[in-house]
Amino acid sequence: MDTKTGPVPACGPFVALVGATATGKTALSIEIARALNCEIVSADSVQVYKGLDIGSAKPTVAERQGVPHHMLDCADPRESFTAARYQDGARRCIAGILGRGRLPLVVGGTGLYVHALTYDVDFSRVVGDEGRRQRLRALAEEHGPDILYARLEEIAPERARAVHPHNVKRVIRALEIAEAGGAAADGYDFRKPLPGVDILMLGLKMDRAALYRRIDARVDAMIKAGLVQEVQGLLDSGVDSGLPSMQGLGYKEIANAILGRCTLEQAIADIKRGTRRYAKRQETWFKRDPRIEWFEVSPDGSLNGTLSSIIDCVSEWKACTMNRRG
RNA sequence: GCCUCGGUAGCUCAGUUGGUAGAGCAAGGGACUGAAAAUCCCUGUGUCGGUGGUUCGAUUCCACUCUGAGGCA
Repeated sequence: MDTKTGPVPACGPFVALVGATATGKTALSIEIARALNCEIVSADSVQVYKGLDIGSAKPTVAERQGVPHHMLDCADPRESFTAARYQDGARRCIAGILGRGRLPLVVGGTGLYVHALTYDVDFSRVVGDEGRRQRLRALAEEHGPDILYARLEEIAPERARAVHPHNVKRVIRALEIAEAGGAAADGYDFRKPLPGVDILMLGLKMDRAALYRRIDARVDAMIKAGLVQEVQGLLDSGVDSGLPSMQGLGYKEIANAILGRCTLEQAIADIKRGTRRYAKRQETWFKRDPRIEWFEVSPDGSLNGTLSSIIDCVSEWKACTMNRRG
């Protein structure tokens, strides 16, 4: 579905708001959108799935307050979404928003998705082949992961050095690219700037201890809001617990409890721990991106001060960008 | 009041026949090309309850002391 008309070219300008989970991106983004006439493009690998609402902290229609949101509910949880599909869909959304004369505001914590929009990444060079992946995975399960890595070392030694032998998913993808031939693997630059696209990147950060308290409280709130029923409903409607959509935080753990693999209490503790670790990984991902301008959110999560300084920042950038273009 | 067993990393505990200590979990750091809320890699953070004593050297032995649990009165 994403290659029929060729890759969608990137365009801009747009603003991206990133940061770890539970820092308040969603609430803040809606305020910014209202103040600056934006439409929001979500960059979240779980919110793309229909029916994964509570656990993904997807903004409700009421919370969206009339601000158009894109890249939510665009996949069935029975199918597997990909970064390439995200890039394609989100680029179309950005083009559409600009066409309407409004400012696109990309909001989300999925680093790879943000990356796919803000750098010149071309996933289309080597299309993933599910059948071959399954064969390779089976090989790794039978003979151990080293057998795949040995093959990668043989045909693409420079790529092999960049991937850990035990990281089977990465080794398989690297093999896929390497086996597709030289052209696909050559000139690979994961951080190539997008020529001619102005992007303003804003990051939210919060004191670690405060963030962890917020995460714990949010998980409890999700349970109260009916996360267990949501997961039960997904399972009842034929969504297998092994699917990619069900590997999201909150979904795999609650499914485990429902399937009798652990107690609900244990599942809740696992979600909290998993989400804390996830937040840490997100910080690691975004920390190294020098383009991001960081804003500190107060430990109580109140956004007032942050909102006005961000709006100032965006307005200034807008004026600057228009000058340069006009 | 007496007896017994404990007090070592954030938690649960191991250990040193005397040479200042290590597991699990939690945590911290990092990587990142079509699964990315996924996947993977690295790391022990410590007044060994306190004060004295013996000793070249004490977390380890001794005394006292504080503290927790249990038992006997």
